[in-house]
Amino acid sequence: MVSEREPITNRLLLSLPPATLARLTPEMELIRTESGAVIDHVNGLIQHLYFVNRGIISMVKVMRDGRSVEVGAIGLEGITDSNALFGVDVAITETMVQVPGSALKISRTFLSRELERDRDLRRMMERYWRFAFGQLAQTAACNRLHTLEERCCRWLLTSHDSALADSFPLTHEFLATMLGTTRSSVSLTAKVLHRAGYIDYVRGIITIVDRAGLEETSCECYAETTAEMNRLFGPETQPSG
Amino acid sequence: MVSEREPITNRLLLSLPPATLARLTPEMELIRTESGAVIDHVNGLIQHLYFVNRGIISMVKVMRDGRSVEVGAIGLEGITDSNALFGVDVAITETMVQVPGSALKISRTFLSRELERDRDLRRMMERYWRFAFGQLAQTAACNRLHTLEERCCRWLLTSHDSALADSFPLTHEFLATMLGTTRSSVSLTAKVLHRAGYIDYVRGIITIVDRAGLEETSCECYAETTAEMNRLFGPETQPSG
DNA sequence: ACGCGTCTGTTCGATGTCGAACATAGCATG
DNA sequence: CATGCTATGTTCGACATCGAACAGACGCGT
Repeated sequence: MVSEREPITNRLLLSLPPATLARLTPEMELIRTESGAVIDHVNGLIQHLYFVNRGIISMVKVMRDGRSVEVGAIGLEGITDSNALFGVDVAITETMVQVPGSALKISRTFLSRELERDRDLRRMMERYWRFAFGQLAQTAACNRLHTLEERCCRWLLTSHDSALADSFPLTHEFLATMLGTTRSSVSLTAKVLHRAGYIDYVRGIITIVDRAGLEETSCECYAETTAEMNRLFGPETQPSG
Repeated sequence: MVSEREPITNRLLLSLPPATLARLTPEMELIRTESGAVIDHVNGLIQHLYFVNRGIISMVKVMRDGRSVEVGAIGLEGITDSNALFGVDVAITETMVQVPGSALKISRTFLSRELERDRDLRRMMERYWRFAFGQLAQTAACNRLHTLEERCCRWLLTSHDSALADSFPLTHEFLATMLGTTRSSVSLTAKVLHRAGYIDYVRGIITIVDRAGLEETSCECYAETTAEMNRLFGPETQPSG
């Protein structure tokens, strides 16, 4: 049951035929996603999946020594733990809120059953799986080949797209976790971007000042991912474009 | 049509019910995979998929500046460009032979059609998609957080598993492409591993001398990936174990 | 207002990796 | 068996990132 009122903006849901969407709607619950909240733990059982409706939810890989990196960002075009629909319900990554917002919660087993018998729903999920694959591959290469500055810009741009405002809460510490680096390295890079006039920041609040500057400094991965997204889900909804 | 005789060792095919396998067999052609050969190009159309029967085929991401990294390795448990079954037939990565061997070639459209109507076949593919997702995520994190030495050991172990011999052809240059680094860095690392007594190498031929040593020096990713593989495909066939 | 704990931002020496140049071995060709 | 070509392996200075310690700002309870 959708307990609060909020228009559906998730692109996967919007792409469904009315009949299919109507069958899912009564089974979904709208929830708020709070900044930094962990939605699912590695190796935990996945009971529910979440269509992102506002904000961003991240897939974060945590290594044995405790260090971590983001390996994928799920925005309005996606759903959490989509691979839990492949017959195994154990989570591969931590799933945590990167940019707060809202999401539509749905039972994994229900969605799984619907998927088995609804071809349109399957088409929709396949399109997203394809996107997720591509994004993972891009990030795997990006993490190896691109500098911290480039990746930092990429990350800020992606967040900005979903934040719906030029200022949003973001600590260096959190960015370090996402970029798989240390707080001190993030601070160094942030200073460079600040001096270049691209961003401002004070005590956990960052402000995007010059988006074009970030785009120039970012690696190609931001443009690649955006292009692929538009190719698969249509060029609508570029929130801050 | 299978033109040569060679027993099927691909784990995906072996896991199929006899009836399903019998339907696929006449549509598959056994081919040799030559070292370094490019099977599919980025952005190229995927006409055929290849079940790996011997050796390893790599997914390599090439960036705009020409640098590259491996983002996934496909062994006996897998099939190339599996995401091309998600409705889009454009390749996300370069697909190239890492360890020479053989593969069973099958038409993408044929496999796609079979998938739509054969539940067992779909189960099989889903299991592999799940594995591929996990491996991509692991590699994305590994590329960021682990040292060249650790990743080099991981890579050598994976190759060794599929090479079916302690010596196999491998140049520093090729390793650099795979690990997303420079030839000089690979040479440095190789020297360290050689002095530790783990490997020998001369003019493009590498020999694994002390596997246990490599396992100790490798990052956790080798063990993680192996464990996940055994969990999903059974602990059989550890070729060099 | 004070002290305390926590969160945030900065500095600096140590180090892994880069990248360009150099050095060497094998191979084909006449 | 000279010659040049290509593939392979090594060296070294430059530089981005690490990591540990230091410095500063805010919130909260009393």
